[in-house]
Amino acid sequence: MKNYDPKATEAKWQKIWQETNLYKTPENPKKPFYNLVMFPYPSGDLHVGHWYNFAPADTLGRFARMHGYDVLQPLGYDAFGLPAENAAIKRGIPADEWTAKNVANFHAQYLKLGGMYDPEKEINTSSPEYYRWTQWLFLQLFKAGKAVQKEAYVNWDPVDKTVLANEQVINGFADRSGAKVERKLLKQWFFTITDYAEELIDDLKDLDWPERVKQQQINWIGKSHGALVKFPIVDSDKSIEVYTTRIDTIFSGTFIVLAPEHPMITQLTDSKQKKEVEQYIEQAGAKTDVDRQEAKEKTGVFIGSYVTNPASGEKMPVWVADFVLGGYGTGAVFADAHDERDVEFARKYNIPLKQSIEPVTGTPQEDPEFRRSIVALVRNPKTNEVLMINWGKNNGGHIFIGGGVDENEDLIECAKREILEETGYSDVTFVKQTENIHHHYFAHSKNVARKILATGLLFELNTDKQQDQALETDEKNKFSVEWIEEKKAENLVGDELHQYVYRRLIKDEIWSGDGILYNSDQFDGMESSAARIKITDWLAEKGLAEHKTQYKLRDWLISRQRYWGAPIPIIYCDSCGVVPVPEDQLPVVLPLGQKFDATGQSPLLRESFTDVKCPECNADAKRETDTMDTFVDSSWYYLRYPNTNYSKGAFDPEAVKTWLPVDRYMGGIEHAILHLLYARFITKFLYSQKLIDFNEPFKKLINQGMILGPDGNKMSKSKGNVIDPLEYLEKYGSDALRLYLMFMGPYEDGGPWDTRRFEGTFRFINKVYSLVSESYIQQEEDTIIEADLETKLHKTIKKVGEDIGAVKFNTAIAALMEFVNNLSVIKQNGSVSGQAWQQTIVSLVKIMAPLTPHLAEEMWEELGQTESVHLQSWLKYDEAKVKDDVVTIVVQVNGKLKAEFVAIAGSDKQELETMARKLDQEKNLTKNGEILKTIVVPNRLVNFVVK
RNA sequence: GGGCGGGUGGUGGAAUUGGUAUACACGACAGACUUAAAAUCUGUUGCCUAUAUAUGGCUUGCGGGUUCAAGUCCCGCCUCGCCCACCA
Repeated sequence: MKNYDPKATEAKWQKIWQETNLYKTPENPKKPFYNLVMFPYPSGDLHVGHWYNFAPADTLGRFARMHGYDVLQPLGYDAFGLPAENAAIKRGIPADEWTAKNVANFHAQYLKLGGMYDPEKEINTSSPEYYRWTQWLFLQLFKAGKAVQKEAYVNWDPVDKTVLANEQVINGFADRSGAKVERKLLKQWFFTITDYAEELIDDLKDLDWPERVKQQQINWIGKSHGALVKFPIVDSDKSIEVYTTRIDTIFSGTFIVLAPEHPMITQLTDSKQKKEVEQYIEQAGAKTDVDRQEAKEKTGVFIGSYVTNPASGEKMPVWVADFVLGGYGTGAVFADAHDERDVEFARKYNIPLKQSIEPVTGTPQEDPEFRRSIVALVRNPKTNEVLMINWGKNNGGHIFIGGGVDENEDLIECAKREILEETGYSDVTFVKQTENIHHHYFAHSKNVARKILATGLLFELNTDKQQDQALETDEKNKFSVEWIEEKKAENLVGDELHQYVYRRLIKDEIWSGDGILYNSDQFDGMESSAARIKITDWLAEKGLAEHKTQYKLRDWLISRQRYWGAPIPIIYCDSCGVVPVPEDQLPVVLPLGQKFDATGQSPLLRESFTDVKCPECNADAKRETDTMDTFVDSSWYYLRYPNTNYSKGAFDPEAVKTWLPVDRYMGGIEHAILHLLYARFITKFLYSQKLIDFNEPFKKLINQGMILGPDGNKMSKSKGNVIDPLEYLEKYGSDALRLYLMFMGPYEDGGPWDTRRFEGTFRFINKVYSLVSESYIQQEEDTIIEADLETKLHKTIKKVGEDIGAVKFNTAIAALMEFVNNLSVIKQNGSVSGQAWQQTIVSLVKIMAPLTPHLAEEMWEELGQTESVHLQSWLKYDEAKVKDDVVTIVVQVNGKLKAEFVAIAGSDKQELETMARKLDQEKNLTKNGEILKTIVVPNRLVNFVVK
């Protein structure tokens, strides 16, 4: 048997492909297809995740190419960033040198992947030809007023000594260094991404992206509708503004809480409270967001002043507490008994609370799902009063109201039926005194219903059959419903009963959902969602409120107090102020070859960089010493690929018009928010400047899953479960690695690495190789097998093609394996003609070209072909040949499989039924039962319905 | 608390969108080749009852329902994973 030598073969073809420039991107594409992979940070060695990203993407690129597309499939390096700088500090190697070394290494390893690689289409964000245009982008934003300087509390990473964007803070820790983030007040540059919040949400709907990524972006932007409400300050003409989404609860608002950063605290603080308040604010100021979140108990201080509730007119004390966020809304909230946080705080400091929302709403008889949702029913045996508790998942956990039941005979019937069904009782005597059913009590969730039950007032209908049967034997419990605490409730009827249960319910619970208003003057009885509009309108007339849409999204802080990034092209002049560097003076060059001292201070702080002349007045001026967040670099790189040498602008407008937007973008889910949101923002900005003619950069997004260590955990050095792809590459080659990664499971899922399975995939490669390269000996030619082989080939072409197109590599490869297994048998028996064999093998190699490019090319050559297999077209299957001539028909009796027979494909129902009946007569499948009905599904089954 | 996605053999996973559940692969077992092992090849492999047979029974987290027919649709429950979260 001929052995396949992956190492030598792959090296051979990689060299040839390179020399013949096989993968050169066409200059004037007829059918352009932009196949983009998220460019990597060149960290040194490629890890498995890189392979999982690049290799399947390359398969898709090759597949598109075989379908006649002109494919742009570039590779670049997101080469600025902290690791290089940290290495420079730690090891005394200049960051640029370290980066260049890593890029070279990464590049060399990437070539071993054997992907479609075009050296022309390579970019490096740390090269002056690139960051020149990153700086240009900054200036465009600056000119448009979208790059602004603001003093703000920022997330300070004490380890990396830099500011981080909110997006880079994970649970209060820096995403890169892992350091606990501190708070610092600094003047920083921001991009006003919030100006695009609405568009960034709206335009998602037209994108072919995974739903969860869209949802994550929507959540991150965090749009909410609410109201801005003014609470007039007592003995002052000023007022405190509060943003709330729950203005329906305003009548129960009893106090106001301000964030420690709130600008009005100083002027509102009473002199008696001053010391305490100042102390508290200082304490809070030292705390980071993490400290705040981790605090087990809420803390706060009364500042000594009062405001008036604009709705109820009541006097409300003003507190300061750090559980209120300074950066969201107005940094002030009003508090009442309908918010868990407020209640917790109020209870701790003994602040009075009020309620104004009751958790009941809706009418059950209007709801078609009502009948399905009765769960408990109680009856007071003394008064025969019945109370029903109901919950259901319908309408996303809606609440149903009582009332109106007395008149509705049908509803009672419904309930009766339901109880019967629910319990399995055969002869329940239902309490028929319908006039005594006073209230349905509908809890909005099972938990709430349980809590009602837990009050001990009610008895739960047990759906466990065994228990019900036990109950049934007990004459006393015949109705299965009973008051448990009769004494407590026996004298209560009607509304009193209702309120009694309700009070028991909310004694320890906080109702934070929607409901019916009470204690709310003219709005009593109104439902929450309606009340929100009415109350806002009512207060708006008095100038005390307005409707307001609010976002959680903050402006993008792009300043970094680091060296290894694109310098912000700004000059500070004493007389001219903030002066942008003129575009023709770009790039602001980053000094290279810099060595750091132990303090890690940026070389950009040195005079040789900072001291410049003002471009406007030529006076002595200072450069901005901050660099840009590396996410700025990656927010526009896809625009540069089509023409990487373009020197007249950031991107070549003609080439961009040809290739963009990106047809398919592949990368990790970890970029669901950061990178993808920033790139969309920048695209929208450039679109608004009329520099490009599309407003979304990536039409289709595919997220690959994560490859885990063999133990099922995330790969990490500390766990010692890291798989080094180079090891496998050396031994088994790139094709095997690629094929395994694609075969292991659905691409979006990832999963644990399994070396044994990997070897199985390599076995397949060897099997195919010997199948193709070892000579075929025809023995007895069988025309039926030959025809069948043709059918199988066409089926395989169809299945593999469709599956690759749908990014279902695993099933595509399974189909291919199945086909190869068939071929093995045929070869062993030599049952088809030599010519038929040869044709099939040629097709097989083409099918495999996108999946195992080196192996396919090698076999292609061995088959005597002279032009690369990667220049061939994908095979067209013949729809007529995909269909089988004969099909297996299944015979079922009452849906159970009993027998099968073979029939000519396309036989009509009559024929199939006749054949099935004949089979029944022979084998008595129906056991002499009477056939009531026969269901025939052509080409599939015959089902006899018997007895 | 909010959002998203899962639960199918010993394992990774298939299943034409309601029509033969367990494709393909891994592993395991048996056999061939070998002094032996590895590699390779061949066969068996969902579970139960059984010496065996199959025209036997059961099976897609659990319990119901719709249907001639349910992994797939509906209702309820259990459970796992990921992401976000004092956002008022």
